[in-house]
Amino acid sequence: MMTISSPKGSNAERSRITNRRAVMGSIHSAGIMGRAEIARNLSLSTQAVSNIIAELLEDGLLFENGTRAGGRGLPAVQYAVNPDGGYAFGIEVRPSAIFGSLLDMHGKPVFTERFALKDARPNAVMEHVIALRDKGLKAVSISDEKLLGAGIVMPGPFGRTGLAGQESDLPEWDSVDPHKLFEDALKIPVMVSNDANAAAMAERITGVAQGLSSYAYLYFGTGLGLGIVSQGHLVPGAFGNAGEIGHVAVPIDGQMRSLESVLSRLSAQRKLQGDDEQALDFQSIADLFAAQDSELMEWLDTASIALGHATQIIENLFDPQTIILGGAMPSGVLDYLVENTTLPELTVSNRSARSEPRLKTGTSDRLTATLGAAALILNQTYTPQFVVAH
Amino acid sequence: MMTISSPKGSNAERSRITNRRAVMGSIHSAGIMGRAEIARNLSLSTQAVSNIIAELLEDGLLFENGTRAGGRGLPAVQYAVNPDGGYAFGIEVRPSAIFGSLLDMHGKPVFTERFALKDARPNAVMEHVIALRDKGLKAVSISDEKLLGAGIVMPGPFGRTGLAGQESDLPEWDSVDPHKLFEDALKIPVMVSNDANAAAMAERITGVAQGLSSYAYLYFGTGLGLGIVSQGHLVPGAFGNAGEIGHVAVPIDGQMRSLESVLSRLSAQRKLQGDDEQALDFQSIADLFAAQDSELMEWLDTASIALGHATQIIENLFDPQTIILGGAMPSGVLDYLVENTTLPELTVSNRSARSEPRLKTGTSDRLTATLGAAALILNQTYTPQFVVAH
DNA sequence: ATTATTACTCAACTCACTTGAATTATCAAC
DNA sequence: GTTGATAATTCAAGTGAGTTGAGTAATAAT
Repeated sequence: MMTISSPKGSNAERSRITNRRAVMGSIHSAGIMGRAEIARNLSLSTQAVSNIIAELLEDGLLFENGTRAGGRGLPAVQYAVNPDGGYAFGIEVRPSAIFGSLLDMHGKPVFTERFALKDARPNAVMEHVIALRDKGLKAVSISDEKLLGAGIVMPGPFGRTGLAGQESDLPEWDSVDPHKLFEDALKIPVMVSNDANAAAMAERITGVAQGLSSYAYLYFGTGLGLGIVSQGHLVPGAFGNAGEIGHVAVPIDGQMRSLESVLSRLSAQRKLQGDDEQALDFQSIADLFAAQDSELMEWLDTASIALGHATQIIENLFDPQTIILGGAMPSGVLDYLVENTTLPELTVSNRSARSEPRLKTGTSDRLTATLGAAALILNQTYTPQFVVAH
Repeated sequence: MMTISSPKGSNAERSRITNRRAVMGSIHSAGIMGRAEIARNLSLSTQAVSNIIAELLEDGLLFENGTRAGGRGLPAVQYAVNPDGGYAFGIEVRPSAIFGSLLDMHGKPVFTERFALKDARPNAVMEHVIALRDKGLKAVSISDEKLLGAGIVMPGPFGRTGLAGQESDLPEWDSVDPHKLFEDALKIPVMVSNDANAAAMAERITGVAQGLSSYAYLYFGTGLGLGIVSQGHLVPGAFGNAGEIGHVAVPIDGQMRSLESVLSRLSAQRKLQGDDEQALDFQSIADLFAAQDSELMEWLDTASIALGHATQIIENLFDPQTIILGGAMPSGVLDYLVENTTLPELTVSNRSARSEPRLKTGTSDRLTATLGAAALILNQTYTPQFVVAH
């Protein structure tokens, strides 16, 4: 979904917003930085950066962090992001539960909570979301002016698509505009996205994608999603449904199967339990992996072949710096996949001069998407918005 | 390759550049437009737009185009893009020839030329490129101040990759930076890209992608390439090699084959002539298609199955508004593929409410990429640059 | 101690956009 | 026809935010 802003010209006010974000982004990614250094980095005058930093200090988003000599002249006063300067609210809506999180400016979770849902219709969800927000703010003693915005993760695909039976895991959400609904209810900036995109952003704010600008993120939820980041920005697709890689078919044992049917938590459950519908959770899989359970290892062999095919497709289509594996799958499993997957040779990424591995393990956590939801907002405060053409 | 600009803050001067491009872009896509209308479109004041338009008139990029009543108040003075206001130079470098083109501001080719290459090393190429430029400018009587920039299309993949034997169809280009080389030689802004990306941009400027912001373009060169446009901007990949879809494997008659081996001009040639190395050109294929040659029709059947698989992958990964087929393949063949391909059901694009078809024929021309090279430059003058993060 | 170097500030300046009032041309209503 | 509403445009003044250049301060190198 990912709000598509209409094209805008630039004026002084919008320039300042852009520059504030650019300054915050520079400091965030460097850790600490001096004014002159930032000015050079952004091709702005030091005076301009000085003014912006004064404003950001005033707003509590930055603080002074000593000086650094090292070179010749006057030692530069260093600045760092104040973790307590603002907070991002992340919400993940699933059919049977809502997850909420609050991240500080460093992307550190300061509050997380799960809320069982009996009624997943819009009004009921909205009520719980507001309750979650209030509870979170109270629990950590944050005043609501410090809330920068809310990121919402909802099950894609958005709108009615050809994925039969998957139009909407959430009842009565088909006809509403989630972005507007949440923004009206919460009265703060809102971004709506799917789990994989959100998780990809989380990795960019705090995880292994820091410093990367073009990468792909394979997200293990119940199924399998792909977050695509190009030049620091998500590739959302025309209708917000880019990255539905789970439905791509790959050859497994001579027949074409969807990636999701062999490379997802659900597929592992099926393999391990037959059609037993009882959910096999994160921890059970972790335990089985620790025990080197033979059925799980068999599943891993097949999954690894599928991952090889997925890698070939992703690399040839995106030429990313790296592909990150993460989500609700135990880290041992992710590591195993990264280590044991035979990488395809015929791709543009198979080059000798690489600074990043082709596959890499990211965050392993059941809450990856929930935290990612909040990361969407943090990313926004660290990244100048990009101009949407026509 | 696609020059990756370093992150920049915004100031008055850069705002003006952005706004000039936004104004040009609005008028270009609407055909004719009045000042107040543009101002609303871009969320700028009419006064600002007035000033910008005065400047653009001065520069000869726009002209007045009557007034439009229609509504109530004062009829708006309309403006249109002056086709003669500037020209874009497009160059396509292939191992055995260079193609040059000049496009006017409407994207209409006013000059095209082919130049056989005996020596494709950098210095020799550069010499011919300069000769081509001078010849073109002279042929159409254009002063060189009117040259807005040069777009260069070169065979990807860029840099050394794992695609054995394909590192570089061009001798001695491995170690040079084409962008710098061309910019130093031509002394105008330069953009370097691969054929598919360039062709995708051509379609956006003059072709069937006008008004689209997120789409994919399947380009038939010798092989098969994919241009990806997201929110009006190309997705170049980390090293400029995104879109190498030709190397993705799909199941054909029970075995995995690269898309390129069944869906490309080269594959058609192989089918039609065995291993006979004589080039089967555009026209011969058009003739065979007109005659409904049985071997060609057989090839088309296979190609169409491959296209179905490609569609499934592209749609699920990008969720584009549409997929355009174009390039150096006769239009009859393209149309046949569009009409006879069984579209995959399991994709996010298989939705009932669509304004665009899922597959669509684009420009069929041997020079698509050459014209696209120039379109890269036109696109730049019609689209505010996007902020590259970190 | 002196000098080069770099960071930073102050004050003046400039650019480009916004605002509000005045002007003009058209359509619609009487 | 005259009158009034409507919308585009311009003019002039105002404002926000960046740049520039001179001057000051703190450090390293000589």
